[in-house]
Amino acid sequence: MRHSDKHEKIIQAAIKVFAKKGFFSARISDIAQKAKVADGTIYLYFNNKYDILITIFEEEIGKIIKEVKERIDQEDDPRKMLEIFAMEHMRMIKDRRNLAEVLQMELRQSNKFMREYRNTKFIEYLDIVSRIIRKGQEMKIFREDVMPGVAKRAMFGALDETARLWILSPDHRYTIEEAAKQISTIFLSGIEVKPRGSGRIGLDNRQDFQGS
Amino acid sequence: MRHSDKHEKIIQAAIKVFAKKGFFSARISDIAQKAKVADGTIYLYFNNKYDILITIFEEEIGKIIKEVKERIDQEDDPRKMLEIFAMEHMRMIKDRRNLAEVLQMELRQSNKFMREYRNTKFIEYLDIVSRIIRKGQEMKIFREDVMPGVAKRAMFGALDETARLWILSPDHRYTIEEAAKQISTIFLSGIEVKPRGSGRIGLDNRQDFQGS
DNA sequence: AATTAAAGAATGAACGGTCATTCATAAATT
DNA sequence: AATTTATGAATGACCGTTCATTCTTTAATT
Repeated sequence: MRHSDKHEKIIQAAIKVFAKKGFFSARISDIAQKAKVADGTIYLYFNNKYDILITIFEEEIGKIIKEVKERIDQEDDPRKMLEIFAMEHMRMIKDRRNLAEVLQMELRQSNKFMREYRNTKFIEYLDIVSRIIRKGQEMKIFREDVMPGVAKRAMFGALDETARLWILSPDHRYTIEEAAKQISTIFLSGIEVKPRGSGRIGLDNRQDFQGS
Repeated sequence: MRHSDKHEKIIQAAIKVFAKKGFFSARISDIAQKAKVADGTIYLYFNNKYDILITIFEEEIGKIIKEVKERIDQEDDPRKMLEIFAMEHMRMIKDRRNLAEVLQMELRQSNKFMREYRNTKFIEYLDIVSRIIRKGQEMKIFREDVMPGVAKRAMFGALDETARLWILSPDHRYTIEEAAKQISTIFLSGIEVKPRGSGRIGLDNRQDFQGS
């Protein structure tokens, strides 16, 4: 019997069950049932329940990073790259909805119950964005004062939250592609070097930055 | 003995415990201990564990909405309003870190185990943003083609994700105020009507701008 | 090629620990 | 002393994990 056969079956079942019930409410027996496998069999392939979740993080995000990177590396223009990132992220969520739900929820939760685990894959994914922004800055296309470390989180957060609520509400006022386009448009014209000095917002900046 | 006394004590204890352990890993006895109350006492004030969480959602978000609205209503310029929203949101997270952690995590998770519960308070909070954007559009300050329903999620997501990661990482490369400023700047110059036709992004823009 | 033995996979009932919740009792308040 | 409020030990459901047993595949022997 092929080893990987059941491994994959269990992972796919777990993604569905976790997506539906959340990690804590999901029972091993649910996963076993969906994978058409005995409860005990799961422990031949995974150490425990957490281990299944971590494996999902590692293996599945890994695949996504690979896909997105390949797609982005075909481009040279940072503006296009950012737009493609937005679109690919949203498409991924649409096509792999269950996985997206698991990642969105448990990624946030995971710090609480898996203290030791540092999700390097997720960091790697975010860094796709900051690298694009730095490239744009080197090319003098994006403003210098944009902090890549902030912008990457902002960009990701904007996409992910929009997608999350899109998944939740049954009546979609917008398509996921429209949302991707809107967000990348806002961000791009938000970080591009302006033709004139219009980048400053005409407001009283009472709040001083403490940072350097 | 004042009724509200213990009610409040339990809520405040629960916020701390939920923040630290997450809803599922938190034990009632933990909350009781922190509130200096017997386990059973909690059930005199709340129906069950979920009920505590829901009460946190309702009461605490309610307070926040009130504060933010009051602060924003002092302004007329939608640009300033958006900037204030960003700053207030971030300040709130800094000042009420435990509450912020609970909201960030459990808000996402909650759909899974509390099927029936619709978080109207959260929707109300988001709508502060869409209302600002609509106002800006009416005043011809913000672009017409920006969808308020998308932009509000994007704005909130950008702020919240940035704040989330700021909470997680101990070494802050940026202050929370810097992040707020960065994000509101990006969004503002992203949605403002451009002084000239520089809103065009050099990509296939099927969606035309209707604004002047 | 048929038979037997050994190894590897899979099973699912049973175990055991963990809490959320209850409730008989006690303390405080009126 | 009646009533309200609080206590915390006891209850019992729940479910992750284990493991004795069965089934399947592979290898060895006749």
